[in-house]
Amino acid sequence: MTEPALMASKSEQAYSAVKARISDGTYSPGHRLVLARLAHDLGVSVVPVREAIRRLEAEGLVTFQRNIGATVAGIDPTEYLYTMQTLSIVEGAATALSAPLIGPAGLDRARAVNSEMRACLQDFDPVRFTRLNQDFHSVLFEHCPNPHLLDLVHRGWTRLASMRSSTFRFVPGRASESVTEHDALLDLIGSGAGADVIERAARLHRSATLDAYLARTGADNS
Amino acid sequence: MTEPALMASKSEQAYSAVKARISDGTYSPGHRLVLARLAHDLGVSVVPVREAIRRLEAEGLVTFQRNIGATVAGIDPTEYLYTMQTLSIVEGAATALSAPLIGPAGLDRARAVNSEMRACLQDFDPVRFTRLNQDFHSVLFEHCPNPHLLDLVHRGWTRLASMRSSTFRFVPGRASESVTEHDALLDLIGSGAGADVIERAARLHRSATLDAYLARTGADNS
DNA sequence: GGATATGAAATCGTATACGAACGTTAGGGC
DNA sequence: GCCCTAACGTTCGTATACGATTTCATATCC
Repeated sequence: MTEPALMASKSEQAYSAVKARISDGTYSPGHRLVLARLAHDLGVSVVPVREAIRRLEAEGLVTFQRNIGATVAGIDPTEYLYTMQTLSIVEGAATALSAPLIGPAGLDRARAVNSEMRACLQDFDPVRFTRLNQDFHSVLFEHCPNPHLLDLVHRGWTRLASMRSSTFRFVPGRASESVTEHDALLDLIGSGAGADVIERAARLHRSATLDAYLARTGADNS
Repeated sequence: MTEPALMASKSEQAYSAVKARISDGTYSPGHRLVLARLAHDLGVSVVPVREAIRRLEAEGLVTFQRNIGATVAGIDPTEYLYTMQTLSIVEGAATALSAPLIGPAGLDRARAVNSEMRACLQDFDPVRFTRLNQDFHSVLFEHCPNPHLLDLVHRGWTRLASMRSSTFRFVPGRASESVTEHDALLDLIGSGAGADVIERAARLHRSATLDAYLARTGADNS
């Protein structure tokens, strides 16, 4: 049996390729995405490319205007803030739902990942830190009973990642805060706290980074 | 200037048409959506139809399998429950964010709409009731500062509507509860309660209907 | 000189066509 | 009788082609 990954449709290829190029900054915000050019570059025709672009539009990674074309979505700071706020809400709820189902083994794994993250801080390895951060949330939400909610979390993540890659850098102070908050959250979950308390704590974590962001942009403007 | 509605692209037409037919029950869950047939029925070619179907897939209204085709998404009761739960979370947060910005005028308008809903209950007019319910939330979320969050609310709404239309009927008891809860929520907002209290209240409203749903399906099975 | 009309170039939107993948059914072998 | 295989029909996936729309540069008029 051939692997389904190799059998990916042209549309899927185009989607992944363009998404990757947006995420890694090859296509920076405002970059014009011309269907014919993309089709030529990717070695496919315009139809699958168009489908890919529309999907990316639905995810908020590109803006699309009828008869005009598509551009990589700009990073409106306000928009960024709203996305973070939304993510904090959804992630907080997902955490609260997942908490009672994690179990001691999962808790230990999450702690282990967080320890690695702490180590990354000293080695100053932002790429690895980001991947571990994703792993952490994977473990946390592994048993989340609500797949629909989880889907919203993932969408928020990819959107935020696409916004952050090009303009916002890795901020050691904020990352360090994250690790500390993660530990506190895990302790809270281990203590068998109620859903409300856990959700509040999970949200506060995100709010702290949001406040940090506001403080930073405020400092930039002064 | 011609109205943009008349200038809608074929793709948009197809999207609206299929969505409407799913919502009103013309295409019931499990119905096979054949691209060529739809294209013929709608008087367009398959390319825009395909795009419309993929958009509907992204919204969860249809399921799509590669090289197999699309079908109207089934109404897995569990899925329905998860969607409601997610909606309760998102709607609760949106309510909390909107509450401080509604103002006395908006509050009065919301109360007026809710009164109409109460009247509808006596006249037994489910269609009008549903529309007024949408109006109520429109007023409530009119000044919601987070458009991204609001988008999630709307997506949840349409998804729920598509699931409900075909199988779940209008339940007077639940509708009556809604109206009462709406009034309580508006009083709470008017009293200047904190965001946490309001969010909790808004969520409880949805939870009540969720419980009602569970009780009803439980009764059906016995 | 500035504003407006006009043309060409670029790009999108969609129809059509054909190849590929999947499900099904008929036929033959065990 | 059952299973395996092969041919068929159906439907999707994508390339290509062409019409529609927008944009930009140029020329013209006031």
